[in-house]
Amino acid sequence: MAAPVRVRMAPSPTGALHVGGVRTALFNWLFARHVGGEFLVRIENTDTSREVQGAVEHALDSLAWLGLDWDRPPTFQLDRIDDCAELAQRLVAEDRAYEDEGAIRYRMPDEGVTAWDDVVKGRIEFPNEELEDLVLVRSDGRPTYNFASPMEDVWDGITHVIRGDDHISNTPKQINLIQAVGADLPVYAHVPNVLATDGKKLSKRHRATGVDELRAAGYLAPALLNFLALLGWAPDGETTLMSRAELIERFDLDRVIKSAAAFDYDKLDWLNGVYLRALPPAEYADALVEYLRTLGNDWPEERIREAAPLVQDKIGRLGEFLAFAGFLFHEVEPDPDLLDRRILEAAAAALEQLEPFEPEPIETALKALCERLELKPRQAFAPIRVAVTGSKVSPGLYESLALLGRGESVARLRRGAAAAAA
RNA sequence: GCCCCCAUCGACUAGCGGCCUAGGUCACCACCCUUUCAAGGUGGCUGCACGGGUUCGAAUCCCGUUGGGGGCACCA
Repeated sequence: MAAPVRVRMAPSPTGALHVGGVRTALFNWLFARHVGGEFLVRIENTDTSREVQGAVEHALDSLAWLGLDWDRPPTFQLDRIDDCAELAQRLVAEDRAYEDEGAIRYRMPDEGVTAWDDVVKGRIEFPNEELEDLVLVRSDGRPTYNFASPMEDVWDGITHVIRGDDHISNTPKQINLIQAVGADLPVYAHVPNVLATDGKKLSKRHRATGVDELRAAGYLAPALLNFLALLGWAPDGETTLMSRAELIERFDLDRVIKSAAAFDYDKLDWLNGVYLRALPPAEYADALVEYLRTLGNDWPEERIREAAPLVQDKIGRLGEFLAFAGFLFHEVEPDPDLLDRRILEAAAAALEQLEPFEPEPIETALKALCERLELKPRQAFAPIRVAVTGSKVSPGLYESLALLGRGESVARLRRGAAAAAA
């Protein structure tokens, strides 16, 4: 009977969780869930000098938000410092390793090749003469990554190592170490990296790359997951929309692409919009309220819920709500050049006594106004929109006016009339 | 410099020797719809990096070139 599948993601606590790292985590998680295996989280913190305060909590929070749940409490590489030291001593006793200026080095083979069959890249071979004697334990006693990582994989019973392909050149070193302790080799799957749209390595210079930033911009976790899954993997040539369940159902390591993929924000925006529009109105309002709260926004919840239907079909990211519907929550400062005294005064007069003050009667009244003024709707509505919303772009005009209320709407129209440049 | 990986439209990809005059999605362009912006509908533009092989036949296999990426740490 084959050992149960167990995979892990192993972030180092040196900063916020990056989309590239999350994509790799996602592949691990999808694979584990697909085959009914376990997904573990291990913090690789052997380099204490680079550790960033709060990075661990931050990373776990991002994973949790995405719904990438782990099956055991996260472990810390540094906790195995004694096990590593003990093992290193054993290797020295066996003369497979030796001391060197206080550090312990492993004797890598000088001849032949170290090879493995990578699930995504195919067979990879490294000439052993390229491998230099690896430092296992630093002179201060801390194990190095290339020693601790493969040993932990052995101790934790990791069956599949799914990681970025920047680790390919580490793999032969780790394979030799694992063989040195007589353990079985895991299956390796080196997935391609995620690049920026310009083909360069993704970094802070290119827009948001941290999961926290994407979340703050108003992307939905399921949309982000869907998008990330498609970066380097596709179930076929047609399917683009997949729920979490479908992703799990269809994910297959064998279909992971070999080449690097660029992170396309336009496509993410489109996909997020699809998810946003597909949400039932009540859930959409919930998501919006929740989003604004995590942002620290204190606009009244009831008002947000009332505004939600006006924007659902219009915005692709929840973050756009602030600019798009902000006029419902605060005063506006319209550009005088875009206002028109005659139209605004007429509009104020037409709406002043309107009863009930609802979208349909408002539409009827404004259309009648257009005829009286002998103007096309697009001409007459422009200054009205600007006066009321402060912008040339807004949710539907009738709905916006109705929600704003007669008093405030008329007041803004009058103020606009007074401020009009011409 | 040495080692390793990669190479289909601007982007993500389908394709695993004939079904490909290369399909889908995003972006882009045009038109339609329309109170703005979106959304939606219709149509369109654009691609197998290059050069050699192998084969009756190559985007698909092999070799080379070029280009991109990663590594060569007491970083991960």
